[in-house]
Amino acid sequence: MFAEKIRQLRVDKQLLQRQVSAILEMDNALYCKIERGDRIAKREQVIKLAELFDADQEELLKLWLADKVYEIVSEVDNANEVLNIVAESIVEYQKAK
Amino acid sequence: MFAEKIRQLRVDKQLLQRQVSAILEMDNALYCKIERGDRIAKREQVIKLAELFDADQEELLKLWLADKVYEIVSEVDNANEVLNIVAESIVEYQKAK
DNA sequence: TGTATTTTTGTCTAAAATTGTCAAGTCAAA
DNA sequence: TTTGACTTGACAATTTTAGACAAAAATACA
Repeated sequence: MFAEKIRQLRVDKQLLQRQVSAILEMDNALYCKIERGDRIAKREQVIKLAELFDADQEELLKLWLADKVYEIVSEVDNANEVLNIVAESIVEYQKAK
Repeated sequence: MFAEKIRQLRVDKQLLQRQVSAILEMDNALYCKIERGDRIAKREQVIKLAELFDADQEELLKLWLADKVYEIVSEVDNANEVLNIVAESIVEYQKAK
């Protein structure tokens, strides 16, 4: 999700991985892995990428978080139930405010 | 979520933390932290707890996973959108099967 | 009250997980 | 076949976490 998105953004901007990683001051190979979903970017890096690509930061962060959540729930077959529990507990929390 | 649940189960069984941690072969203090939500249990420990308390293993694992997901999405205010993204990507995946 | 027991907290270390680096690899285009 | 972009795997560095221990706080209860 996040991975495909940043690749798409990069290609749209006609930038090379080398250029992106230079700007973000990270190793070429590391950026490559992030773009392929082998590695998870740090929050800070996500923000920098959004800036660099003139993309919606919120949107990109959502994809990034979605990846992390997916990693947790994908191991189970009733993933949706887990998501529902979380959704409800968020509602609870907001009520409490 | 998970924390309150295991506390409730333990109290219902009229067991002391000391007794539970002895059976699970873990430090007293560590179990205390898990029961208070300061620490996250390992999957294996969740399973043992379910057995010890005669509780539904699946159900307990769901709560445990829900906690982990909650930790990730709670940092953002549009958490539900993130959950929706994940839910959809799970649907996608199941289609692909 | 005072004493015993249970629970909680803080801190430290070892282990595990993650991140980043480097060198060598593939592949496509020129 | 050389060049540049991308990819991969193995390793080192760093960060995070689990668990151990001691001591404090809370609770029970004679």
